[in-house]
Amino acid sequence: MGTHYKGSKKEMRALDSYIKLMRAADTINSVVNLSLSKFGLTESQFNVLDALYHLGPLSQKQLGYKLLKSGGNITMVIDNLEKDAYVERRRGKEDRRIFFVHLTKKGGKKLEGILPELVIFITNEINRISKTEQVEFQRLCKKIGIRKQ
Amino acid sequence: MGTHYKGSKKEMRALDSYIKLMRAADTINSVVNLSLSKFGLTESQFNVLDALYHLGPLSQKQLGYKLLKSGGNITMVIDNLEKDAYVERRRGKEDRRIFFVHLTKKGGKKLEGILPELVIFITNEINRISKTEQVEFQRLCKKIGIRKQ
DNA sequence: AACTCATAGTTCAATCTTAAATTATTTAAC
DNA sequence: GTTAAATAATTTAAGATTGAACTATGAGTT
Repeated sequence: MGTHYKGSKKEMRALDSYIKLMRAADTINSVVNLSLSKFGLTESQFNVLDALYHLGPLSQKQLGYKLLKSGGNITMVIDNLEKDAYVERRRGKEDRRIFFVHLTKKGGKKLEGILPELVIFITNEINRISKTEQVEFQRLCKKIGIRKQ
Repeated sequence: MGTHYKGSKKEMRALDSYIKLMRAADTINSVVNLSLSKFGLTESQFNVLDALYHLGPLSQKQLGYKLLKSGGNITMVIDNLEKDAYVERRRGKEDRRIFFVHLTKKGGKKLEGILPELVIFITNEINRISKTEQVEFQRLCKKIGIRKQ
């Protein structure tokens, strides 16, 4: 959004905060995406692998909720990960509507090969602000980023 | 990215900042996108109209640079906006490789119908933090969100 | 003028993303 | 037990997004 909108002072300030927030997010995302693409993964694929790695097998429904993505989207991302044998679907035994998505050994190794570099890159970007500043930054982001429902 | 990564304290803090930053951006984006979809525009389409509204006619190259999008993407977004007669392409007279994208009257009116509501929504979200907090928030976001070349 | 190199935009293939319609399965009501 | 409603996942259509290959145009060299 352009910075030339003529509104109240309150609105102008809010818009300015919004633009700077988006620019900060874009900056880090571009670094993350560049790194991931070198490893042949998209951001979505990485997020799925990462969620399974840290949380264990999840249903597609649960994945969609965790990652804030639609059901149709999850279906496709899992399809692509399954093609590469990074994950596999296992049908629920009690409830056969559910597919639990499991990280394969290959998927786990893949993630472990990526995480260290990614953490370094993210740390480099974020560390443009000091430890003390990060405490405050996190507090403010937390106030803005409240999960709806 | 999950919060369970075992790294140094410095890395853990940076990851935490990163996650909270992304969550804040996602929260506001979902509000913005919901509002835009009611008006029948995508975020990309809105961003193009907004840029043209505030900056005047731009070449597709310039639009891509401003919005951090690839050439191929701009071609498609402009195609769709042109179908709806919100913008039009005008070939450069001196340099016939260039297409300047102009906002039509219809496109201008469209944007003017959307902006006020969008500003209110964004202001509502951002105003979860106070005026003083926003000053600090902007300063920190600015440190993180530096435009790469 | 012919050749080369650079630039602006388009096209293509792959993936992402959503919302809406559809299918399969489970649960609840009768 | 059969029917109806709810839920999990898939499919589909439209648009977003990228990088790479391609086309057209312009600029510089000889």
